[in-house]
Amino acid sequence: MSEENIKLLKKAGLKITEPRLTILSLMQQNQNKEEVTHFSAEDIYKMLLEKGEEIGLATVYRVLNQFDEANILIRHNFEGNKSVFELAPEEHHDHIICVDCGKVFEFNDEVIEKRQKEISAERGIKLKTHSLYLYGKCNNIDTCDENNK
Amino acid sequence: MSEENIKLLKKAGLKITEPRLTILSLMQQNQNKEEVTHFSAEDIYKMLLEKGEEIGLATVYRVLNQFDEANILIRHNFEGNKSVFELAPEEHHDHIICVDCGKVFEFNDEVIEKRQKEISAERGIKLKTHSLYLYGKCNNIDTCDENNK
DNA sequence: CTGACTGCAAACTGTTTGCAGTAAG
DNA sequence: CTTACTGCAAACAGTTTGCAGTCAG
Repeated sequence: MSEENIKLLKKAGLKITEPRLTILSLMQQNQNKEEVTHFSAEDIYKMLLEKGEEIGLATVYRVLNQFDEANILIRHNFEGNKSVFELAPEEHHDHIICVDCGKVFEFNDEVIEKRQKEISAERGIKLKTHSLYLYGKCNNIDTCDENNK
Repeated sequence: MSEENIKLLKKAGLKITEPRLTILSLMQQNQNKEEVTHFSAEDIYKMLLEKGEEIGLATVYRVLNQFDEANILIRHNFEGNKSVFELAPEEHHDHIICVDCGKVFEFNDEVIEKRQKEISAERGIKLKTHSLYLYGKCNNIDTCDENNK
């Protein structure tokens, strides 16, 4: 699997370095595992520390920015001040964020996607990207149940 | 009109002070005038300075936060790091932001609103709010024409 | 009067940058 | 070799907070 990551970095014109490979595989690990898949720079930095990796916070930021530009991952600005990142998915999706427990759900809706294009076109705007975040309270039993009564 | 603003503040449990009235009317002035209606704290602070008002930046932030909590205005996190504020509109609307000139367009679409509710309901999530931002290139002749060729 | 409010400066958080050393190609 | 990359510390931007004085109710 590391082979593919090396290809990814090369395609982005980036040298193959340990921090980049480490961060990349770290984000891939939690994929497809019902795990959290959205991380802040700080999150990633801490995970690296726990693994005993010697990677500076500045490097984490630099790598994340490079990955963002190379479309290897996507930057989100949920409510709050900091950016969170997720691996660029095969297919676009939008997000539902639980305001109580912070859990992130994903969805993709054809109807909404279509309307967005129509609305932009009507106004003569060339749609580049969009961000749609729904904020609500989920029914996570552990953390959110009280709030749903 | 100041009468109504006083009512607004009272309803929010806030004392009637000059900074609050000034900031409130400042944001109202540019409304319904094809003018920019989305301001950062810094924007507002500068406009106040230009008017010769003696209001500290910290106060601007405090007032904006109080107004946000009182639903007098709405905070947005467009791309980038800072918050921008607009007066809470009568009817909800979403935004299109031009990535070249920064102009903000507003729209409201029943189809999208409806789908959002359905999607949340399907997942057992109580939808509180949402943010939908479309980013694209507008056809503003002054600043954006080159980019649309 | 009294607590809410204000301005100022200092503190904080998230992020970027300058620099000198290190390593990939 | 040469240039991109890294870690560190310092710098930054946006925002919040502690404090002493002021003002609305």
